Amino acid sequence: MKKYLTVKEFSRLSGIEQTTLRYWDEIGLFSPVRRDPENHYRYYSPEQIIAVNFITVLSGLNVPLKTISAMSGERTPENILRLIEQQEKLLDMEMSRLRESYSIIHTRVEMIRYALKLKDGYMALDGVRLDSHTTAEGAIHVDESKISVLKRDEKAFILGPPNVFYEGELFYQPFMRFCRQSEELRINLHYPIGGYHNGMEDFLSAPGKPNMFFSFDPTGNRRRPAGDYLVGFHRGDYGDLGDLPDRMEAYAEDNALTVSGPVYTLYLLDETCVKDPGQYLAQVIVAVRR
Amino acid sequence: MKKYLTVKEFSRLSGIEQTTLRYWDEIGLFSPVRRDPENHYRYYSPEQIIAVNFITVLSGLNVPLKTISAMSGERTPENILRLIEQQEKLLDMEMSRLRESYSIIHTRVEMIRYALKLKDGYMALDGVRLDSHTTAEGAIHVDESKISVLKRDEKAFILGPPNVFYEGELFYQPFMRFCRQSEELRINLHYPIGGYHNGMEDFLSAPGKPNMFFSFDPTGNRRRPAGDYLVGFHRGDYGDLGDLPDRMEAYAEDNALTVSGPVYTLYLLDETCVKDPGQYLAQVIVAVRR
DNA sequence: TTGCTCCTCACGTCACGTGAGGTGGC
DNA sequence: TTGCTCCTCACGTCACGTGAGGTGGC
Repeated sequence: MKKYLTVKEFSRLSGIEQTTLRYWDEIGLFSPVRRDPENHYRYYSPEQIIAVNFITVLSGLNVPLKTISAMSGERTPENILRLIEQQEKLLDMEMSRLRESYSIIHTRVEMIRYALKLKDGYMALDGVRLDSHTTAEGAIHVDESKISVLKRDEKAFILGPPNVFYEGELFYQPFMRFCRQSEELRINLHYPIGGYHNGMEDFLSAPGKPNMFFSFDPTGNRRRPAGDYLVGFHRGDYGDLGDLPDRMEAYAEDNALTVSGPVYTLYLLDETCVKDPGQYLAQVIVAVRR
Repeated sequence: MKKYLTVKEFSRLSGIEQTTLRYWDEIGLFSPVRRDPENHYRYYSPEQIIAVNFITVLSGLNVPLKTISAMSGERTPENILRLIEQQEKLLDMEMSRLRESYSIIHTRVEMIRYALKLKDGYMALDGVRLDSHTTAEGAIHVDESKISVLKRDEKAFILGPPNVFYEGELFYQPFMRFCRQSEELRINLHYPIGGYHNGMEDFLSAPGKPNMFFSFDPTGNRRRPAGDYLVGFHRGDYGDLGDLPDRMEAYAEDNALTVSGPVYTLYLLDETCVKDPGQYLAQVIVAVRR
């Protein structure tokens, strides 16, 4: 016929840590029904578990304890309803924030995985290499050092405003302006960002000066169409593409390929995953007409 | 031709607070490329925004700064990949936790809304009151004080183990045992919990001693079928249903209704939303055969 | 008496935010 | 010189967690 529970007992019943129960008591959020006036022992009653459950649900929805506490004073169904409805909105925002972070990180994981596959060389069944290394099944060996023609799926992106390179400016001044404008342009900078040249001529004449920047935001309003692309890679610091432009041009010429449309430059590996800038890995792709 | 940015400038570019940048520097997470040896000014380079973006994404996924920091030492694509994949699992758990909290709170909101409607009396188009107050359109006036026959949708729930009331035990001892067992029984105590009587006879003979407890968990393995239910309400502390059992029985008899199946007792308003225990609102429902 | 539980008090944690007080650059 | 920016240092916040040191109950 136990009527009162000690902290330990109530803690076991409710699943709330003793220290948490003491803290809740201290801040006036949730107190035991009785306290021993002599030794200050806390005594809880079993039905208090209802209140505890409610607190943990609200707290689980990230309602600050102060808010829960404040509301306990004016505990009416209407107030509770208002509080919960407010919190539902915040929760919606939190959920979509998490979903977006998820999507961002997923995009990055894909890029890193791809880069790692390249390092070891991998077999692409869905591409063409016109010079060498094509197996009997038609699979081709793809690695960083080679140019290939590979199939790419459609991909959404957002395009920034045209870049202006003032006297002596390199890659970064326009990039900074792009970043600064990102908020008004509703561009999420957390997605992979790359350089966009209007065409192969622009790319060849100034590989480090893209006409615009783009962000691989899956909610973007532009599409890079599915199809065959000439694909090349280069390891080096931002803006340094080495002889990649020349190699790509030579490859196209040697194999009588016509490239058309924009040139996309994207860093698969950047300073977020490798220390040495000389090991950053850029991928350049441009559509080929069959 | 600006090469270096001050804290303020870099803060504006990256959207990260100056105080946060200083903190990141302090804990060794992210430091400016250069510091003035005399006045200790911090100087950032524009391309550092790439690293910042990566930090904010990881941090947005709730990765502790220490973990991000620790990984910067061994910054290889493989490590980053492993970290992200771990975090994706945690994130999945967080998302389903939030979804569940959402569902819990939604259930509660529904109950409170319903209770508030009852307080003012509302028109149910989908029910029967056999004694009075039926409008020409067939709508009936429902409030707390009256017994009605109302349509209810199917609802999922989980049933706890049979209650045992030892010598002199009331409502709470079995309830405590139910709570304590909840973990092994995989019962989520945060959903509304109510009493379940096997039938009307059990309910009439001991309204305060349900045969089992149930939880209105939407993922539950049991169903309360859709159909017509005899519905009554009573205001009072837990376990006190006043004359409601008798009133329900009398109503059924007067109107030649046969009730069958389990009796569900649920508190629409409990100590989480009203202060005075005398104002807790219980709803009792039991299926009627047409 | 022993071992367990309870108490309070103080300090630590995490990722900053907020002044306080002082210096440096245009 | 003025006003702005930069710096460090210290303390506050939130929801606890972790001992430290002491008392109480069976």
